Amino acid sequence: MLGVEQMRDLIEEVLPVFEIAINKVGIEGNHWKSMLGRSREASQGDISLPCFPFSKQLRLAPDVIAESIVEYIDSSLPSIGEVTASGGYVNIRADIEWLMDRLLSPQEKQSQERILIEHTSANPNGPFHVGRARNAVLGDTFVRMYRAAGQDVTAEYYVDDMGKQVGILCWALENLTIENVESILEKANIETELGPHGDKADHQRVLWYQAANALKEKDPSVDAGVTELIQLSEEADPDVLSRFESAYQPVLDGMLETLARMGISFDSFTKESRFIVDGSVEVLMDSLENSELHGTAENGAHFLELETKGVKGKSTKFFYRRGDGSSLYATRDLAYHQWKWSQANRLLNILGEDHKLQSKQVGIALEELKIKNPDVVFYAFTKLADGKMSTRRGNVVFMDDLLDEAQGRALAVVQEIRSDIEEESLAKISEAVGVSSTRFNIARISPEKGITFRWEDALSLEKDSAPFIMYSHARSCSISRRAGAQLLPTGVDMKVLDETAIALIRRMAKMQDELQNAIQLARPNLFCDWLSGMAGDYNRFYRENHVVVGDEINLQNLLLNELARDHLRRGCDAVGIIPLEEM
RNA sequence: GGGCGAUUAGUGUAGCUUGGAUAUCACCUUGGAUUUCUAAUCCGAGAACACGGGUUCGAAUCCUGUAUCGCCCA
Repeated sequence: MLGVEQMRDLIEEVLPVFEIAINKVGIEGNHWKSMLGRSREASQGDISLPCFPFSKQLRLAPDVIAESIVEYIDSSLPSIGEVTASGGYVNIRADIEWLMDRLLSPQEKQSQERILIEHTSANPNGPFHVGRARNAVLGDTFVRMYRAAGQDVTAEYYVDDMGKQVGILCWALENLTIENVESILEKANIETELGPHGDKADHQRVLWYQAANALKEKDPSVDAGVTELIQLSEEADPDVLSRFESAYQPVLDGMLETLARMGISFDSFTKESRFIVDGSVEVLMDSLENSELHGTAENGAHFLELETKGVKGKSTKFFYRRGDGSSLYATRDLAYHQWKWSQANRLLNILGEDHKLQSKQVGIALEELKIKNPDVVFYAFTKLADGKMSTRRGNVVFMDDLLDEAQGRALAVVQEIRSDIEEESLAKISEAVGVSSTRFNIARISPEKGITFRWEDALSLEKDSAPFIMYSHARSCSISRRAGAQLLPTGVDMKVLDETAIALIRRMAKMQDELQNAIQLARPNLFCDWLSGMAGDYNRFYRENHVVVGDEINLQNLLLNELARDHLRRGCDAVGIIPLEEM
């Protein structure tokens, strides 16, 4: 059950009627068609047409024009509820019965696109931390929103299984004892005490990674050892790649466990080394030499000169092949994109803003190779109040600990409200509330805005957050249980609908429009807004309209309750909030 | 030094692509309702578009300059 974009359809239905009225009034051209859109002022109508631009042509005041357009509009269309003129606008309200009909008979939408969304793709060098969470939450929210819109989505994780981070980790595990690690980290002033998740490999092994980084500063032999490993990995040396894998795989598994706790999972994993092994990187490097942008540096390295392509600054060269003939990270990224296009007909990458330049360079190189560019969503960093997070320096908040804390705080709240409830459901509810709140607090912020991590904000259970929505959903479930199985009516009686019911119907009708809008603008926060508003509208409806009155069941209210329950549940699914049926 | 992005009540935020009505939702301060089918509720009041210039009948929204913050390049 997916539903349709009702407001978009309403505009389409109404367009011909407007055309007639507009002609009669004497307005020329078609410009007005693009101005007919969703009302900014929801209290006035669902869609509206501003008449200010016509006043010059017609030499009349906008409100006069609006009024005469309204005169000529044939409001007998079933979709039109009300047409009014106000303050120079023509406002149309959708007909409630029309909206209800469509809510009750949603049409399946066929998915035409296969979209591959690559997100998170964090280096497997330590536990998943809060700085990386934004990528995962945004990425997974996109995955969920596209699925809610009926599309065929693959969630993809690019595993950086070679190169520096993994090289250091591998070197450390092969060359340092636990005593080495502890003494190095103590001197470097990095915490060595393992927390409650100390049994996980990601938490254990990150100490080795940090120790090797600290040691590297003083001991040049570390660099030599690591560099040798990296070089071999870039030649796709099977022995080294397999040692690397032994080093990082348990760490990656630990990270994925954390992500799974947040409701985030992946459909496919692709290793960077794959593109060296299969030779595709080599082929790409050869064909880049035919590019007009191609150049060779003194040391024999190959690059593309991007100055003419709008890359500014001191370094306009995009190096894709070293002097010794080997490839670079970015080169493998090109091969990766080529491969991704074989898996889907749309690509979406979720990247931190620090990757903007790199992404642009890769984009130009892809163009040179006649490979389409992916769509990219950039997000600003999450930083700690005292600076950027860094796994290397040990300046991090681990996601495992944040989720524990979130669960703990949720538990305190739930215990206070529900003293009647048994331990087991208490734990389940608080975990769901903790995870949902953490996600929602990230998803509801516009991606390009920087976030400063503060415990109070991250764990806020205030009204403008997930629990408010979850509780609304649980409430609708409770009422549904109370009412029991009933034969629901197939429509509503307008005469007994109050304002809160009408607002609720309007809100539900806009779900798919809001979802599409959020997807198209790449702003999940817009859909989060709709969902918060939906919960609020449901609560107002609930206060005014009882379903169970004594022994009687009000079937119309039950129908609306059931619709609201369904919309809340689907909305929650689409943003990664867990829709509990009881809390 | 150059490039990109951000700046909205005491706080956190929405709206900005496509200029238009009373600038969103909360926290907060404050007044009230109801105690139900789950009160993690509902209704009301208070307070904001960084600063300057431009385009326009009309600018939070577009252009431009300045300041501050973040990211990147060197």
